[in-house]
Amino acid sequence: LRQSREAAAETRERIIKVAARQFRKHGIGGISVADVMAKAGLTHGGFYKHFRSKDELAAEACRRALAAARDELATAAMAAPKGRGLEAILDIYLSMNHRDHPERGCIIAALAGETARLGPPTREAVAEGIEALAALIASQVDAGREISRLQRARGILSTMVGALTLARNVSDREAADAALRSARAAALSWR
Amino acid sequence: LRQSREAAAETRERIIKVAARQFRKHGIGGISVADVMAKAGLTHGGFYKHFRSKDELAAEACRRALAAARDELATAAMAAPKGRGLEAILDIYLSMNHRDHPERGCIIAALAGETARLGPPTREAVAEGIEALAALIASQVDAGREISRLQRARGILSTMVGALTLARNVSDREAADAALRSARAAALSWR
DNA sequence: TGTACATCAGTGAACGCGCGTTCACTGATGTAC
DNA sequence: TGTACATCAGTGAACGCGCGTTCACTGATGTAC
Repeated sequence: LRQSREAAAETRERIIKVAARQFRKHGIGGISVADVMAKAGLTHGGFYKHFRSKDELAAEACRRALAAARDELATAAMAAPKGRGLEAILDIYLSMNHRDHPERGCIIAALAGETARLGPPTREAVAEGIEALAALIASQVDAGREISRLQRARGILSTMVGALTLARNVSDREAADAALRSARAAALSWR
Repeated sequence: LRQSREAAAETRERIIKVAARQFRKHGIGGISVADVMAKAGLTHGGFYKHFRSKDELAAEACRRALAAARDELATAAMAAPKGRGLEAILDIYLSMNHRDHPERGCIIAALAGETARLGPPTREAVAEGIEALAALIASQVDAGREISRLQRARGILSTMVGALTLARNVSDREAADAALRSARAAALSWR
């Protein structure tokens, strides 16, 4: 049954949103096209009316997830008291909530190993997302030091992504919390 | 044809070694048991004479890869001039060579997203490897500051893992080099 | 030390299963007159 | 505004394929006497 153009566009959005979430939760290889479609309330056959391949969906989902992450962090940084933007970003990114819910979190920490092995469209989407995040952090970093703001921002972003990765891979909850706290202190000292 | 106990043990080692490499290169889900066995010069049927499942091999391969990484970095740190151990570690870990050859490098950066979703044996192997790496770094960090050596070591390890992850996910080679250099400076400043 | 038997590492065919993708079909939506 | 036709979003069966795992078999190795 044909849907209106508007309804079809909404469906496409819904598929991307579901995919972004499920990919982060199970890995791109860990969830099937049929599963994504079912979670979006559809049957699998219609998938190819919206995307040329699963890879194309992966690229789109990465793009979407990264833009959402940037927006969330940017909003938090704006809302923070002057000079406290980085704290606001770190409070969200290095939170236990973020560690425990990869499906709603940063796709770099959740899928970076996998995306590095995927095709150019996905890689480009991730690369652009990383640059955007680095730029956001650079805007929250003190000016006028010997090392450029963007360079320091890259170091901070590395620490953020790595800390979340480690926190999700240590079994001991204590050690995971420690990893997040240590990274927070490290990132702030580098501001 | 039955092999001698000694030969069989060597075969098992060879399978683990090949798997550790291929898993890092293609992801655990990205390479089949048959492919691993073929690369080890065997047919796939004999796999289950050595391992109960692919998951068991994954855990073993992670353990092996992490131990090798720790040994390599520890050796470099020992060989470095006094007080320069961390530089030696970072020179290896944050090198372009490491970025370009995940198959011979740190399994955390290559597979962390995936291992976080695997079963307890693999997770434990990774968790132990992380702790061992953190301990090694802690031994190369200045004593007697307000934040404990292990905490600082965790921050440094986060930065290392994150920087390698980012460097492998930005398309622009320039940006990748910058990520590694920035992380190096950040990690050293935190020593 | 020699012999008879049990063990088991390795082979290659086969298994069931889930995957990404294709296809014929349906019928509401969009368009041309 | 109404009508006839083309379009195409969504359905569900089917496709070929590769996967992890199992199995009957082989014959050299290990063991018991």
